[in-house]
Amino acid sequence: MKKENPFQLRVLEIVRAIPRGRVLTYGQVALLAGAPRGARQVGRILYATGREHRIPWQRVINRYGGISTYKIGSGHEQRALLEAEKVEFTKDGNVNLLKHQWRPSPAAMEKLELPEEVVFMINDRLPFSK
DNA sequence: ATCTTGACTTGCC
DNA sequence: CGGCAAGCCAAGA
Repeated sequence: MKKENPFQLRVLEIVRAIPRGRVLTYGQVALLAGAPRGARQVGRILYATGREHRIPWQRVINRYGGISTYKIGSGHEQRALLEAEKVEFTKDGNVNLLKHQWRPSPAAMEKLELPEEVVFMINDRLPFSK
């Protein structure tokens, strides 16, 4: 990516902060980055810059706890990377978000300057499950 | 300037 | 639940 705008940098910063064995959805990353409807942008940003910034791009999945990267050919790699850090998958290939979703600690919130309300939102709204 | 295209999400049947 | 349409919005053409 040629020019990196503030939103992109912010997204990368947040994804980089996701600990091993934890995941976040595209929508949650967008929310934490200050763009409530920016889920698609998050995906696009990771597609464009994820691999070159030493970013744990595998820790970002979709709203259903599923892998969205099969369509671009990185699906199996993503799942393998997650399993290598002990993230469990259900029989139908999904991650239990209640169990594996990252909930930023107070220290992380301060370090990333995350507003309390948005963290409250991702911590409190129960993940969609089918 | 306009149109198309998605690593998405939500809501309505 | 499951499927599908509509919303979303920045990039690329």
